[in-house]
Amino acid sequence: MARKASSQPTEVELEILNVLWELGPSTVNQIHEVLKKHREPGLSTTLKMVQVMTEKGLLIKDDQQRPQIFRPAMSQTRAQAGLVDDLMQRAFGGAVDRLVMAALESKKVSSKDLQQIKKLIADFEGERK
Amino acid sequence: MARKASSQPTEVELEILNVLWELGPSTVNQIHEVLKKHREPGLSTTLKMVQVMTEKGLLIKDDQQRPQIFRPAMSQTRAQAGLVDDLMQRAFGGAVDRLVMAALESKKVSSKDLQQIKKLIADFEGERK
DNA sequence: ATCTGTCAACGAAAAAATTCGTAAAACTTA
DNA sequence: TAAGTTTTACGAATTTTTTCGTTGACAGAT
Repeated sequence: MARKASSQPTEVELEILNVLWELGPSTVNQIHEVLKKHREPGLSTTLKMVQVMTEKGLLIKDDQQRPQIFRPAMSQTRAQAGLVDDLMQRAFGGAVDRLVMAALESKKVSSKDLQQIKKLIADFEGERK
Repeated sequence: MARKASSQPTEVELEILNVLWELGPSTVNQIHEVLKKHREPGLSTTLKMVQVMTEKGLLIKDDQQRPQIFRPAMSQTRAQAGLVDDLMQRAFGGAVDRLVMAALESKKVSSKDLQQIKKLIADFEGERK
């Protein structure tokens, strides 16, 4: 029954995690309604994904409730950290600074974003002390 | 013959791209030798991946040479930018600052890295003007 | 209790990514 | 040129991810 937990969530899995982080614990139907905004999966497809993710340990099922309620097994922050770290290893040989540089190169970075990032770094350095 | 170019390189594809960015244009054998350091794929597996990547347009084949020489169709910088941007969209709703924050949270970030990143940002702001 | 619509489980098909076996083709060299 | 080695092509098997159809369980209304 238990399925191998892959190191990182797949494309669709991440989509579902995003929904749950946004909505909080939800039913399959609630998840499905959100997914339909961008794609048109069958309800049984959404259900199956949720079941698979539960087997993998990505989601936790509350079977007391009816309909069943699902919630992410890990926090958004922790999952995001894992994803970034994974990409850092696979595409940047583990070099944080090069990853950050690539992020900054993105056309969509505004001056405001830069200010915000500088502030984050300052705060971050503060915490370190 | 032409195959659909996926938006981002897959796991193994990225591994091969990394080898080529490192070595420069190479034969299948040269690629294979490097891959063997971390895994033990058959030669035909490596060859097949290279062929598929060529069909997808990820690699360019020089058929004049024998053995054939392969090189990446896009620069490392450009590919990295694509990967980061993709992750930014899928996991951070497009917010650069939150992605950078997640990168900084990584346990492996040293004070030296932080200095380096601040410098990058400063340089980056300079170029903007 | 029966009907009706929602919810859940299940198996399986389809699609995508990765792996490999085999044999033909090209090259080496004896 | 013939034997031996490397390179290439090809088809197919495997694995993982995503999708779906079908059936049975359940809850509320009649």
